[in-house]
Amino acid sequence: MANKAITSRDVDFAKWYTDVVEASRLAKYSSVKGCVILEPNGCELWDNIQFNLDKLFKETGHKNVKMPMFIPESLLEKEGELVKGFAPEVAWVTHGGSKKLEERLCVRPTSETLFSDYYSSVVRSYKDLPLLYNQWCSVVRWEKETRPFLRSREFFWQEGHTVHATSEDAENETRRMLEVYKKFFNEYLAIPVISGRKTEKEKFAGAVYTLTLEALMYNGVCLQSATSHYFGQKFSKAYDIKFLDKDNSYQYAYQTSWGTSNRMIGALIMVHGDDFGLVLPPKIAPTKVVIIPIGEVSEEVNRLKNILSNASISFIVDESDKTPGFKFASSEVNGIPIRIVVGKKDLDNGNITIFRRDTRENIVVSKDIDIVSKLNEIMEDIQSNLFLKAKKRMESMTFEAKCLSDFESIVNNQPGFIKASWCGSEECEVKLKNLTGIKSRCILESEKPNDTKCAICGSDAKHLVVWGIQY
RNA sequence: CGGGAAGUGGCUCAACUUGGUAGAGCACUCGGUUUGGGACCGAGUGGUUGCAGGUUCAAAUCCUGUCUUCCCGACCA
Repeated sequence: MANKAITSRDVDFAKWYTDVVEASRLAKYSSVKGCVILEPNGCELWDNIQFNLDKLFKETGHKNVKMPMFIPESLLEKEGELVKGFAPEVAWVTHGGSKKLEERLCVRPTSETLFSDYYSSVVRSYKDLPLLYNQWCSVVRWEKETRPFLRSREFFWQEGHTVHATSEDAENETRRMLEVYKKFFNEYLAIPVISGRKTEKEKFAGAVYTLTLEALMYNGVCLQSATSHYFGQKFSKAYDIKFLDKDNSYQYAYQTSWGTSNRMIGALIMVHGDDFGLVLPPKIAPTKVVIIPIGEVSEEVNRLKNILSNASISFIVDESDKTPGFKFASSEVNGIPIRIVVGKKDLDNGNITIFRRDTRENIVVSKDIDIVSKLNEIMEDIQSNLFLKAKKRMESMTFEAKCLSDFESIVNNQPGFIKASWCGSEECEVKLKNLTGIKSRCILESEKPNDTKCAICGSDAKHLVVWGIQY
């Protein structure tokens, strides 16, 4: 179960990452290239993420649906830009049983086409709108290079798809859902993010514009963490989603889509994890507390079990025949926020020991204190501590570039978020990427350029852009 | 898809250069002793060496092909 050798994250970050994935038993490579098996630890974590994020969707009036996993080729092709964007990485089904299909089916890489086709058949009147639907599913993209949780051929995600009567409503939805994601990242995953708009080059194929959340990993590499797209009428015109408006005229509807994936698990690992393994924020950890008994202490363990059960704090008791040291290490590699050690040594003094995973501190307390409020207090502290630590690091890794050589020296020294003014031309993006590997992350809409000139070409600046190296 | 590295019990590796019928540590099982930071002693289980083909009396070892994984690029959530 537990693994002694997790590579230090400062020695080899990529190796550390895969070591943590394996040692914490989140996922295991399967016999299908690019597809991992979510083991119980990983599945519980994903279920818990899903449960909490879904609650936020419900609170904002969304309903869940399940679409088919196959898309007929002709349906996929109706919207040209989307096809162009996804065609190279689509998996095709050509046979049903031994029979060759008359029209091949693509395994969904994303479901705009299916939703749009469906919407065209159900939207009749402005009174039907808006339709605010979401689905939790897996999608397939035939990636060439794969890494657990960050890039796999099949991945789990959610995709919201909405239809609105006016552009204003749809644009509000696009922004609103980005805020929902932001709340989830900040308050549940304890991951700080920057938000902004994707450049034309980086936006979703088929979108009018794409809003994005970008998170910064421990090693300074950026991770696109959630996106929210405004489609205008692009899909409604391609898929004929029309409704009869108040004035008895036909109008094409306005649409959005928004999504985030099991990449969030990768982000949790790379933002909070350390050389001892995973570190999970209490709000998202499936198991909040592990109780480790040492010696014959079943009376006290039973007492604690009752207290935690009554308080609905999810916990496990490690009653395996391993040594205490082994249990300590394995509870840490799994990222369990709190551990309670119950042993004779403490009990003789009327105490138990509480250990918090984030700071790795042992806190000896009397067993007679109000244990539930103590645990809740510590969990809240861990939650905010993780966020603040990550935020501080993000701030310390946010740099400014005024010219091309600034970019180069930043990336060679310590990569991170790089703020720089940009003229708005795609040539500059391409040039920067070819020279340094840096890509635009997002345009900061609320901030003015930090320089009047584009840091890449020197002509007049239009936007302040965050740049970085991405996963 | 280009460039590099590697595939030998569950894991890490040895044997390969010089072909002769696979070995260690960890893990696992059983018994015992232990228990406050990844325990100890003893006895066991487990491999047609990624797969396919070729050379040979004989292949983990040599040759060809193929698949997979990892790293670096290109592409992407």
